[in-house]
Amino acid sequence: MKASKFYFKTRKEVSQDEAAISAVLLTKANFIEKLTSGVYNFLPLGLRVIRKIEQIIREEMEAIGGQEILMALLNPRKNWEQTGRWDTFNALFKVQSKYGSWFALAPTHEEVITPMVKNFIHSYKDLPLYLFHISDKFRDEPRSKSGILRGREFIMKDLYSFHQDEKDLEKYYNRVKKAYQRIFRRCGLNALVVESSGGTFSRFSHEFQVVTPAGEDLFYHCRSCNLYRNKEIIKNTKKCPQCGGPLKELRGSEVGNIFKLKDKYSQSFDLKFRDKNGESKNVMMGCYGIGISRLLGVIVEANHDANGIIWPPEVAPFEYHLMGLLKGAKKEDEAIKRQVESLYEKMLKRGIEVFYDDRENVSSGEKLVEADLLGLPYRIIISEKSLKNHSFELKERKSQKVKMIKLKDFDKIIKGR
RNA sequence: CGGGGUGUAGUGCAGCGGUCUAACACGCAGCGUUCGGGACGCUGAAAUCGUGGGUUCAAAUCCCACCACCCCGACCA
Repeated sequence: MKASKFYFKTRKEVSQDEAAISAVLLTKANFIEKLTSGVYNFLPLGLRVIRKIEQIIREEMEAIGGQEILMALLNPRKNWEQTGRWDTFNALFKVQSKYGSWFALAPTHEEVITPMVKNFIHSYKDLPLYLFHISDKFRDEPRSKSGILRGREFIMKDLYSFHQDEKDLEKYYNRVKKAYQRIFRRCGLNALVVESSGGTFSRFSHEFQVVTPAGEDLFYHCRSCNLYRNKEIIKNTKKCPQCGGPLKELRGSEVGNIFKLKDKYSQSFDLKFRDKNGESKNVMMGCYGIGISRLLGVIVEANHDANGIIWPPEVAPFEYHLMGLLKGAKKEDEAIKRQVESLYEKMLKRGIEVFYDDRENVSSGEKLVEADLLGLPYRIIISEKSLKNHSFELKERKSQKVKMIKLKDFDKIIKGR
């Protein structure tokens, strides 16, 4: 991609109102743009990262048998009344058609998927079943905050599993837990698995927490027995409930959660199956969420420095940032431009994701500063200096380490992902 | 939903009853010089001061209402 044609304009300043560093950097670097409180537009750079995260999630969901579906966001009131959540779900967005009927904007999808699979699940032979869905979610938050970390409209992946019995649910629950750890690792995050309260329908559930000062959740860690547990379920204690050791309080942002729903929603919608003995039983369910747009923010919270973002390679919008630094002397500049163009063409041909800053009216200093702000993993520079040595400069964003590499070795070194 | 705060060119902000014909910086347009860490000079365009009402000889500035945004708390499948 050539920068001169690309929809992005970085900003030097953002409102001092914005407290979350992820929102500041993503706005300055033009990945996202706020429409209104808790509602954001994703610009080309931001969307590329979202797509990368989604791709990782798709791969890991499919690896544990998940099949992707896309459910409707406009939900009839009836479904939400059937579970009682039309009145009890605090953050439910309700909209009325001008012809009178009411709808919910989906904040989660149990109310849609459970009646949906009734048309599929009749027998134990139809189980287990794993379906996942990636789309926007709506929650009428009383207070959205921290930019993209807690919004009223956000992107989420949810996976729903259907089982014959609790034992099978338990088994799959643990597989999902492992898949989630792989997902977050691939996103460049160290996500801690924290025991949490499952609300009214499950005694235990787990959330995946990334430690950051911008997070909203408090949880405890016991060093001696390695317990992680949400503060919500440990009341008035400074000692580990498991081994008596001292507890350390941590603050984090919840990037994912997994719940054993058991038969709560099967009961509401009368989702049953015949077992081997011809007996009718409730289907056991699990649900598993990942906040994708929140992940975008948390990745930045966890990966930045004073100059900007430092994208973990697998989720970077592009892998390479390519530029030529002009000298002002016509002859040399022509040579530099020719060399950069040829590298760009070569990288494109080989399918390498490269962001080429070909803008002619932008100074070298500005290009360099912007490169750090955007935070692509590697920067390739051609300059008068490098050309004299028949070389190019390769710099890693994360370590700031620079290598001069001979142009003839380009193909050996630059391989793409 | 309680408490606190803020709304002024595209962006970030100054001004807080008369000196406002609303300042500064960034950005934008034009011309020229630049080009290894957000270059410089000159010229120029761009604001019915969030909305509505009120007080006053006079309102961006004071008062009331509404709207929007931010922060703390409550809330958070």
